[in-house]
Amino acid sequence: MTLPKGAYNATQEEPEILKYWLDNQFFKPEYHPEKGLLSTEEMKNDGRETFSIVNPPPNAYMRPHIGNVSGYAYQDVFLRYNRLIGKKVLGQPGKDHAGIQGEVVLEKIFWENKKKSKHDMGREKFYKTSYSHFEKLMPKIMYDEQRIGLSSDYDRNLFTLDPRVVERVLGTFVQMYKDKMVYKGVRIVNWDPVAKTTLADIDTERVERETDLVYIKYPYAEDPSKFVTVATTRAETMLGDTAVVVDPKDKRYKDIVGKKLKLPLTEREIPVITSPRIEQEFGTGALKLTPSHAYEDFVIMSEWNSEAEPEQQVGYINVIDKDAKLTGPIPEKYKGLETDEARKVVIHDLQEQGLIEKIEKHTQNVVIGERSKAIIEPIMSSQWFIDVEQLKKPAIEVVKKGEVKIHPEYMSKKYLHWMENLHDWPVSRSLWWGYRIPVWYKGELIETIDTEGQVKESINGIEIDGIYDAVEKGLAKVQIDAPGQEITILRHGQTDANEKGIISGWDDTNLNEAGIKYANQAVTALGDFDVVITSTLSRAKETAQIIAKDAEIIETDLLKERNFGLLNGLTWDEFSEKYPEHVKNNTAEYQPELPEAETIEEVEERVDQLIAMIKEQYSDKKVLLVTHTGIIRIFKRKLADMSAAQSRQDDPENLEIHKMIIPESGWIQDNDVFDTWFSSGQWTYATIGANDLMDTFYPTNIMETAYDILELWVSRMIMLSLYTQNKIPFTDVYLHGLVKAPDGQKMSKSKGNVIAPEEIIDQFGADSLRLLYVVGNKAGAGYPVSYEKLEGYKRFLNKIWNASKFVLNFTSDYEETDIAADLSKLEDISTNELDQKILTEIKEVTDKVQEHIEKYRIGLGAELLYQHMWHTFCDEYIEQVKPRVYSRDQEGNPINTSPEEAASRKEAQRTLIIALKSYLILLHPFVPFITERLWKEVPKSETDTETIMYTHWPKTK
RNA sequence: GGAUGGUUAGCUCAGCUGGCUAGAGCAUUCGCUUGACGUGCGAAAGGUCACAAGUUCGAGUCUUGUACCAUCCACCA
Repeated sequence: MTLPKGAYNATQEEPEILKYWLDNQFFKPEYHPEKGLLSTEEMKNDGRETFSIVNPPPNAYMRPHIGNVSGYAYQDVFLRYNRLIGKKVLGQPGKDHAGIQGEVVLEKIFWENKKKSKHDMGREKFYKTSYSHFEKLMPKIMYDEQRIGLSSDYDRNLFTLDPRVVERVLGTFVQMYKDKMVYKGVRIVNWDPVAKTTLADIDTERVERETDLVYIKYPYAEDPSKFVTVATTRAETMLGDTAVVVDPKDKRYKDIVGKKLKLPLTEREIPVITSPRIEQEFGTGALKLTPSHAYEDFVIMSEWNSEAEPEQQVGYINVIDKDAKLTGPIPEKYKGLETDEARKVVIHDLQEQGLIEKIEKHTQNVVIGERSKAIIEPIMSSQWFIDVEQLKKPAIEVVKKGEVKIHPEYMSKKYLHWMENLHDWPVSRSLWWGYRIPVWYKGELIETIDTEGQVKESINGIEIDGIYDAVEKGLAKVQIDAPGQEITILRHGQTDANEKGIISGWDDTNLNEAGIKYANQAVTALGDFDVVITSTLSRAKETAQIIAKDAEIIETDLLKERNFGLLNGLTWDEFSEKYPEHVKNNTAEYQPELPEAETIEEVEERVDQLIAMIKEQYSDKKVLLVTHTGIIRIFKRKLADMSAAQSRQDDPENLEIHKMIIPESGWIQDNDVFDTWFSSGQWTYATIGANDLMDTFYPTNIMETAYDILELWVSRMIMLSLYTQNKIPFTDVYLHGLVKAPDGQKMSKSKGNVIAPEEIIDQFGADSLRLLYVVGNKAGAGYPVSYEKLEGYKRFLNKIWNASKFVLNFTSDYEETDIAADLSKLEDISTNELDQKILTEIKEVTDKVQEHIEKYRIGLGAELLYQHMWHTFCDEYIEQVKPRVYSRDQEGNPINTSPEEAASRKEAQRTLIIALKSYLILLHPFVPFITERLWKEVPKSETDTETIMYTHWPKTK
């Protein structure tokens, strides 16, 4: 017994235990309790049942707050419990690029640090700088996950913009295109006429301003003496009106519904239609419908059209262009006027015709650009949509049939309601940070408004009608890679030098055994090529010869590497200084023969020549290049832009195989990126797939996340997994509530009431924090942070600690190993009545806790354990058992020495040990740190493992 | 306006398929305690489970309605 005296010190013990787990790779599914660490292949084939959870990826732009990490506590309960019942378990962690929020945060950072906007930086630079910024933050966020005890396999951690993930996400879009599920449709966007860009809602803000509410008379077409009066703050948009809308229940307008009105100042006639969205009380109860320049109007139009007969449908007419000037099918005198000016002119003209009934003052919220402060013009723009009809039906079915179960159950009502009302999904976003849409145009895609006020797209002056038309005309391609020729580049075979991170391009010796093996592996991994281009150096040449088989081999000096510092961007002198060992041992004798080192620019030029050569001579061939690391770097720099798919790296045998595209000139990629949920929705199979574990761990078991993204995220994962994999992504959804601030308020950065996990962990320990998340809380319900409760849980940990100390103190002379946590035959443990009583209760508790966890009532399971261990085991049993286990009385004389007493003492000791071990195991999913720490001290049976993580759940049958 | 929850002790919340003489933590009051633990132990006090009606042998638990609160979504022409 080596437990230190005094109280349990969580903050000191926990980091050491975490290190112990990580060092021993216990979090990997490859860890096997008897055989140790298996290879991935062996793990896939071993017989253990599987269990997997994909951790919802936290935003990678900031450290999580105490609420953000709460989910990991629940996920970890499931992970650890399933390990204890003998399954092989995968927790799949990841980090999210966070689309819009990410871009906003990055823009802010770059602006503060460098006074540069993203436009100053340019798209490519912005993307790359952002990427490295995120990469730097990710390990810190990962540590936050580990510190709370989340036992996921961090070696398999993935970033959402990891090329392997990107490839899968974009591939889904390409597949949808082939299945005719994507289309371009018009949609209202926030257009900032000053910044000349589309803004996401989050990039806008609202300001109050006083404006005129103008009441305009629209005469009846049949009888100009009668009219309908509409109220508007944007009089000039009347030129784009396509209907007047009233409440269907409004008696005032009963007679005019379905008839036509004459639209003043124009020659057009517009119908009167109805919508339940209209409020009779506002204005005159009649709304002028301008679907092209008001979001609500657009929605009303869509709803009306989805119900109405074809001849009754209403359209939209765009009358404002991207300079906020009037355009479209309107009288000449208004064309080109800016909106503010146009409003005055329009009101003036209407007044002259006697069509203004009155003008009232009205306070209105206008939307302005957050940065430019310009008034946002809602305009029509062509956006990408996904037809959800085919997606939603199976996703509704699986929940209705219970193939995917949602906990708490009532949340499935929310899910079904959302799904049944789901409309086509607009997936494009005008951002730079994210997955750029894999559509390529032969020239710039121009959006214009034609004389009818309709949005039109053209490429190179040729009008296109949607993506399928554009592809047919040869003006667009939908594919992951840029149009061009794919080439494969393989690093030539050598193994000795690169361990130091150094290339050995000048090393002109022949292939060694490892090199030959490497080349042979490459043969199988790569397949056949038409042409293999290699440098004249013998190693590369030899590798190429083995791989080439029947292919034509081209040797060229262009591929030779003559800049030794390329890898690290060093000059020869810097290189020699940095790697003296390498220069001395490996290259000294060859150095005199080497041509002078080149500058990087010179090498780049040779790479350019090489690319030109391939284009010219082998453009229709399958080309493989065998070359050196430094040259590969140059290729990457030249060919891999932000379309991550182009720098894909595929390493089946730890070979360095790079697939790159030599782009065909003239193709321009679509400017937009995907809605974050389009990629997040694929996170389950994108991650498991990128780690090549689909056969073993898919579908996953539990998706544990916050209830507020059930509709946004969970629904998309279900739809997209069914579509791409033909499988559900998970069988169960567990939704936890949101952690609120101590005062019951929602925690948010803007309120300044966020609490960092460290703040709590330093004070109370991660185990206490986990108990706060779990004990007595039910799925879906929020709860405030309570320092009183944290204090209580800290005391509970201390209780566990001290009870263990008692057991260990008075059982140190118990030497037998019949002390497995096996409650199946209690009479084998003890015949004593008290012992039987506590053991029976522990047995019942074991079954109950198990049932609670398996039925997703983990709050009840934790609470039961807390109560029972403390108030039954500690307060009652230990007090009662004391006289039986003491070996000396108050004066120090030996007691409990008679044969009966000794036997009873032994039974008591065995009971104490088995009871304690059972509690530790049951508690482990909830408080992993302290239970692991105590497990180290506890006497073991033959079946016990060194770590508590992989020991056996107490046997009760 | 739509959807979904909540309303149980002074506070924060549990209560799974109806059996409850309604629980926990914290707070309150009284007492005890020196060989696991004062981060302890024992006990007390505290609730017509929002309100109303219904189903049932039996309702905190099921049904309907009302009131208030919360969250999400949609919007303010």
